[in-house]
Amino acid sequence: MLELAILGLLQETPMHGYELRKELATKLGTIRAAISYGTLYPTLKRLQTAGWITESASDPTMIPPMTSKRGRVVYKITADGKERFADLLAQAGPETYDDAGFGVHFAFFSRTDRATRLRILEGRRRRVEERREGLRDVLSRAAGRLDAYTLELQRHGLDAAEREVRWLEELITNERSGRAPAGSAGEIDIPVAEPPQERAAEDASPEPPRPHKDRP
Amino acid sequence: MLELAILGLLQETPMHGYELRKELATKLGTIRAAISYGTLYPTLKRLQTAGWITESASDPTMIPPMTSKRGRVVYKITADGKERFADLLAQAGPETYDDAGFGVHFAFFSRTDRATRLRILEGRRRRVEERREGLRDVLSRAAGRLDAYTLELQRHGLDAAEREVRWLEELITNERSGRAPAGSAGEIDIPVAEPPQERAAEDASPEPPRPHKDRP
DNA sequence: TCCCGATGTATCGGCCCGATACATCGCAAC
DNA sequence: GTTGCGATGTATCGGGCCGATACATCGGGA
Repeated sequence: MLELAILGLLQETPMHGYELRKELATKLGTIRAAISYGTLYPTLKRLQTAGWITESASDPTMIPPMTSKRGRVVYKITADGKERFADLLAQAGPETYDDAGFGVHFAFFSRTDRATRLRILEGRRRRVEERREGLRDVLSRAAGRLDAYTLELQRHGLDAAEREVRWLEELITNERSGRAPAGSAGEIDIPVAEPPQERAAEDASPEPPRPHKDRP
Repeated sequence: MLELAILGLLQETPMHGYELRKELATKLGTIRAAISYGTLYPTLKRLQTAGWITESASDPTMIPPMTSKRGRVVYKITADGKERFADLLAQAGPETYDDAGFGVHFAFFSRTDRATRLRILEGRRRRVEERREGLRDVLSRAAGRLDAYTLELQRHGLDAAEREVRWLEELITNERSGRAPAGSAGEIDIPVAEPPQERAAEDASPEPPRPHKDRP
């Protein structure tokens, strides 16, 4: 899963490890707080060995607001890496539907075609529904066997599952009907001009969504 | 974390691996769907080596509705194991406040003294609050840099974090004020007589709570 | 000047997972 | 009556990811 995330970020711009970790943290803030270096560096090595990314020492010319010129290593995605990224994005296995896997895939939905988005959304929904049913069963059938705290934990979990199913339902509806705006409450609707000119119409990058957000 | 859960379940009654896995799944259904055997058996071996549990071949006399008489191995907690369990329950490190750690601790709150419960609840609240603040920052400051899907993911995460903080707040309030009933909606209030007579007043086992459950 | 915090790269032991391989039992279909 | 399948049951292996740790450089404030 981390492989997909790294490839996705490096597709936007080359980076060194430290930067990558930060971007990962903000992009996947909901999924995992911050990726460990004990994970990041071995993974980078692995990707390099596989030929998906290349390593290049930082030359004098340094665009970002970075300092120093020591042993910084900048990673860059290769053509094979882009292919690999596209493959990983499109193919959805069982691990695509657990919390972490779904989160990473979702974070790159703007680079995913609509059919795949729907497939993943529906797979995730099924997964969460199963979990929800399991919790309902426990709460109705096994309630007497469990102490009050354990029951409260299940209730909270059930609530979260129900909520996520509703969220997914809306996202699916929006995907099917071409998309829907209704930004968060009375907030702005992205009036600023987006700077991106990195990737134009390379592969599959449809339109942005905008589910909803009830309650002010 | 798994160590704590196993010790906790074996404290109630001896079990074999398969059973343990099932109980784990229902008790911690919110946290992890089902523990892998690739985790369970090595962990059991580890606990055995440490002396917290002992292994005993299943004799002819088999109380549960189980069948067969093959190589089933029943695990039983030792006196040292009970001590270890009490230690793990009381001491709260940083890993106590992440999703998995908190869930396991919470599931055994009925065996935890009130001071520790409050400490853990407050530690978890702080943790989730930090996460919430991080997400708010991203959503206000870095909104323009992120695509619509990533933003939606953050919004959903923020919503979940806010909700959990409110939940924790209520639990904390209830703990402080001696406890509060108000069971889930119009449901029963445990009219059946509880069967437990395993552990009487051994260590710290206060009263049960009963937070709330708004909206139906 | 001296040290401290941010930046930056890297390894190690350990937990946990999914895949896989076996073996036994009860039962239903053929 | 046997064949085969699904539930029960124990166990290992490779690999991903984590936290702790170590080390090095740089800018700036005490």
